[in-house]
Amino acid sequence: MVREPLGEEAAVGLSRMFKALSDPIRLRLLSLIASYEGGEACVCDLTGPFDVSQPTISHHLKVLREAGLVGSERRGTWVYYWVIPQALAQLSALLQIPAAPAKAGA
Amino acid sequence: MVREPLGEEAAVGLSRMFKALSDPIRLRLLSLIASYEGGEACVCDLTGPFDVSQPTISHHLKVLREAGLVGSERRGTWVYYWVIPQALAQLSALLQIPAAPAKAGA
DNA sequence: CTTCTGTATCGACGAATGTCGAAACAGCAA
DNA sequence: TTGCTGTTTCGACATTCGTCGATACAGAAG
Repeated sequence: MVREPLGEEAAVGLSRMFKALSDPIRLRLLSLIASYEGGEACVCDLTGPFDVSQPTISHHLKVLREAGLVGSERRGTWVYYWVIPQALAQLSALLQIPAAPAKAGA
Repeated sequence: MVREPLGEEAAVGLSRMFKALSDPIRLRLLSLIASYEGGEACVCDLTGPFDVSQPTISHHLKVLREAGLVGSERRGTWVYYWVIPQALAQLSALLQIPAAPAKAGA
């Protein structure tokens, strides 16, 4: 982020992940999944805490999944979601700014 | 993010910042500003690298500013923008996930 | 088979977003 | 003053997004 100006392709990919985080419900969904024991949660646990309909939650989970932030698997009747740590780590590292800001010129 | 499920208010505030990062041009703008010497850049330096019009760049800068990710100041003829490190640090910390994921239950 | 529950997809709607050209504003220089 | 350059704001437009109800799909149980 700071060391060099971030190419166009990279920016497109990263912005897709950030876009997945740009909704309050998706942010809370991600946090809810991450905070569950074992790092995964059943969809049935994720619909209760929100004021929106079940299809809407399903839609948000799909957005998170297509952004590569979570994975999912059906086990019998229920579908489980888990966080993909590498994806979050990539974004976290990108936002890490040294205290003394700059280095490279234009 | 992992330790407890992230309240509704907090999620709204954080999602606003992530939304500002959800566009490739804004991501590159931020990176471009951060990578400039002194950590700040003139708008005149920021319009060249992009294929969009200058008003569009101005609009994206406004979005970044209103999200609290950058600050700006007019100095004579030119307007300068700089990154606000605390804002990025907050997001970066939120995305920091321990290697062994979970702890808290539902 | 049928039925029931959990989850995903579909189609539609209003609201928000990214983009542009045109116009307005800010500061400097004649 | 007038003019010039850098930047922002204003309308307008097509596209995308979040949401819903209705429907379809998946698996387990009668």
